[in-house]
Amino acid sequence: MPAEISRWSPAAERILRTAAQLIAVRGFAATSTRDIAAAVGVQQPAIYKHFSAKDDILAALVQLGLERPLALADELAALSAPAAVTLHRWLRESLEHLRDSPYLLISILTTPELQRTRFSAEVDLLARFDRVVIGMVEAGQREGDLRAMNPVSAARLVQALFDALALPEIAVSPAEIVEFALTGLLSDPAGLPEIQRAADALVVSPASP
Amino acid sequence: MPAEISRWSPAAERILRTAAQLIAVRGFAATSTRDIAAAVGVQQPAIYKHFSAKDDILAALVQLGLERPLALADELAALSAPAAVTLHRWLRESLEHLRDSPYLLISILTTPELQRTRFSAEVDLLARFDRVVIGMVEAGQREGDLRAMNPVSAARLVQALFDALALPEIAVSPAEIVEFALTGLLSDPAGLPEIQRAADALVVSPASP
DNA sequence: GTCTATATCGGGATAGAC
DNA sequence: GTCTATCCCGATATAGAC
Repeated sequence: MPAEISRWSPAAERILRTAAQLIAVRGFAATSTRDIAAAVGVQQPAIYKHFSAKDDILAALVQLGLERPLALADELAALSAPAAVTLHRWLRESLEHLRDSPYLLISILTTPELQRTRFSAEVDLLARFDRVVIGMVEAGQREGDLRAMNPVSAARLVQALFDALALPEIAVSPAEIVEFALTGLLSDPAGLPEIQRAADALVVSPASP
Repeated sequence: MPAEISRWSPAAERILRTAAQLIAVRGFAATSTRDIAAAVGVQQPAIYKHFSAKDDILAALVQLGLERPLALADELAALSAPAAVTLHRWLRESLEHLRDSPYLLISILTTPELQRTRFSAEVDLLARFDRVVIGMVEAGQREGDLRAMNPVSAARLVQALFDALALPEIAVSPAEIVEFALTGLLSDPAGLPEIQRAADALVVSPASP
């Protein structure tokens, strides 16, 4: 399942980028379709030629944010590298994906509006995301590289760190987040440099343009 | 500045508790005053006898969430214990405060709606909260207990971990969060048990009923 | 595919009786 | 201090011309 940016027309993409910026600051409910249209430079009904409902914009943003990390997890799992190494690489690339996507911020992926039934498909994606992290932590613990702790708690803590990327200024870099996360997870934090080298050496398909 | 729950009438307190539950799940904008009133068991205008605007409810919740941690930070600063010890105690009690307050969840304290100018006083409280964490990290680094890293990044990472307390199920305990945070911050994670004992031994005024 | 005009609805807030 | 009734506004979404 590729599912990349190119599936959107240039006009739809401009709407998505603009909407994401506004939503990240004000929240989804507080961002009106008029706000989005004004920021794009069109009248409000023009939005509806590209998205048949405001909710569809949020759904598209969540999908754009999660599909790359989920696909990357599948790819990394096939490499059968140590789980701690896989986790390191996956974290770094997932964080970079969110940082570099001008229309994506973690706050959008975790906004409470997603609880509504309209967004059950997107909640499913978030659940898959959760399982990916839990699975990597469990594997790393079995292999002995990650210290013993509740793997569900560990996965929650790692995911919570994604929020450090958030607005206003993106002060925390992906590298800092990965370092902090793995320092908290590893049985022997002194082994981090070696794990990082191995993670950087893994070969996966490149991120989309 | 005590500023405790008792400043609210029982009816107002029921509104706050109910509103917080709904807001935590659906978000502030998606929670109507009718929703809150229905959950409380009254008609919608009855809310306005206790709060003159819906925004006042959110402001009250933010204040209830932050005042205890801010007051505790002042108290701990006066003890002149090592900063790593102070940070440990402050983190644990602040997390427990949020966990135990039935109407408080970190997602409410970080909702994007707070960006509106109406909530500048509450944003100021959040900024003080931020400075408290940064200050403790910087002091701990000067004293050598915390490892060298950008203190602003470190503070962001620690605050991001607060989100691990969030809904749906509160799977991550304050103790787990504190352990993870300090493991990531300490120069020598092996010293954590000793710091924890010292933190537990600090004497501060008890949390409110 | 963008415009103007507009239908429709839900939500915040107020008035005034009890 | 809670009720019913209501005002008013802003927001989503649609209709139809260009």
